[in-house]
Amino acid sequence: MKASPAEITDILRCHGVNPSSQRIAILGYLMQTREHPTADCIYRDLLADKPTLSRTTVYSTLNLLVDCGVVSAVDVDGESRRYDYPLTPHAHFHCTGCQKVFDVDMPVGVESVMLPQGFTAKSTSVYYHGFCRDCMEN
Amino acid sequence: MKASPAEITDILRCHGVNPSSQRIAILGYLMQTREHPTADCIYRDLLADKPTLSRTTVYSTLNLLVDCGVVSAVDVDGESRRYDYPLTPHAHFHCTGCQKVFDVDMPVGVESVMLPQGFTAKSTSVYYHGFCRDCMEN
DNA sequence: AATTAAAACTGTAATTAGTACAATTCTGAA
DNA sequence: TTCAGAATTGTACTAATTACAGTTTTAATT
Repeated sequence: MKASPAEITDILRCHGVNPSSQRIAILGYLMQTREHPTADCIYRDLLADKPTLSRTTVYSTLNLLVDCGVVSAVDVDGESRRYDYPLTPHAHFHCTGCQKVFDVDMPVGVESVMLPQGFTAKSTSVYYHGFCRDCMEN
Repeated sequence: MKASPAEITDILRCHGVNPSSQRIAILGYLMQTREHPTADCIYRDLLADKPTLSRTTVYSTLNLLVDCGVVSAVDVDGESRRYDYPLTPHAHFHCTGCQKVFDVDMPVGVESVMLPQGFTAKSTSVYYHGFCRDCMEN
C-alpha cells in the first residue's frame, strides 16, 4: 500500500519539516521501496516526474530527513550512502556479490548490550556481509 | 606488547601475502593502535619512518589485507573508511560528537540470527551511534 | 655475481560522492 | 499585492579513492 501525499505530509509536519513538493516526493519514494537506494538513484528516478529537481535538493533533503530521524542512513560499505525508511526495526544483509542490501531480522538483545560507563547509544546498526541466495547459486 | 616484525611477517605469510617492508609497516601500525585510523592517517603517520611511502600503496595494501581477512574495514559513517586489526570480536561505538570510534562488547547472539533461506554471512558488524562519555559531559 | 621475470611500489591523473555557496524561485503571512 | 524567509537550483569545489603507466625491488636461476 502506497502512502498518500497527505500521509507523507503528516509525517513531515510531525517532525517539524516543511512539506515541500520535493520533500514529499523524496520521502514518498523511500516509503515505497525496500531497495535502499543511493541519493543519486533517488535523483535519477524522480527526475522523470519532476524534471526541475536538482541533485543538491536530494542531498540536502536526505540529510534533513536523517537528522530529524524520519529516515535512516545505511552505511554498509565504503561506497555511496544508502537510505532507508524503516517501518520496523531490522538489520541489513549486504551481498558482496551483487552489492544489494536486504532487510533481515534484528537479533534480540543487541540494544541492551553493556556499554562503557557514561556512553549512551541513540541508535544501533547491524550489518551482515556475505552472499545472498542468487549469488550463492551462481 | 608490540608485535615484532617476525610475528607480523608470519601473519602475512599465513594469509598468502608477500611480506614487503611497506606491508609489514602498515599491518604493524594497525596492530598497535585501537584508534581505527583512516588510510590517510596511516599514510601520514608512517611517512616519518618511510619517507618514500606512497598513498597508493597504503590504499592498495589495506584493500589487500581486508580482502584476505587480516584486517577489517570499519564503515561507521559516510566519511572515510577506517581500519581495524581485530584481536577479538567486538562491536564499535561511534561518537557523533567527536567522531571517535570505540571498541565495545559484541552482544551475544548476533551471529546466530536467522537469515533468509540460502543467505550465508561471512562477517557481522555492529555499530552503536551516540555520545561518548567526554562528549556527554560537555 | 649476473640475469631476468614477476611482483610491488610510486606518483600523477582521473573519478566519484558529497558539500558550499550565490542566485533564483516559491510560499504564505501581513 | 507586497515582501521576507524558506526552499530550490546549478555551478564550482573538495575530499576520498582508484586507474594506470613507469620504475624499483625481489627472489629464483644460471
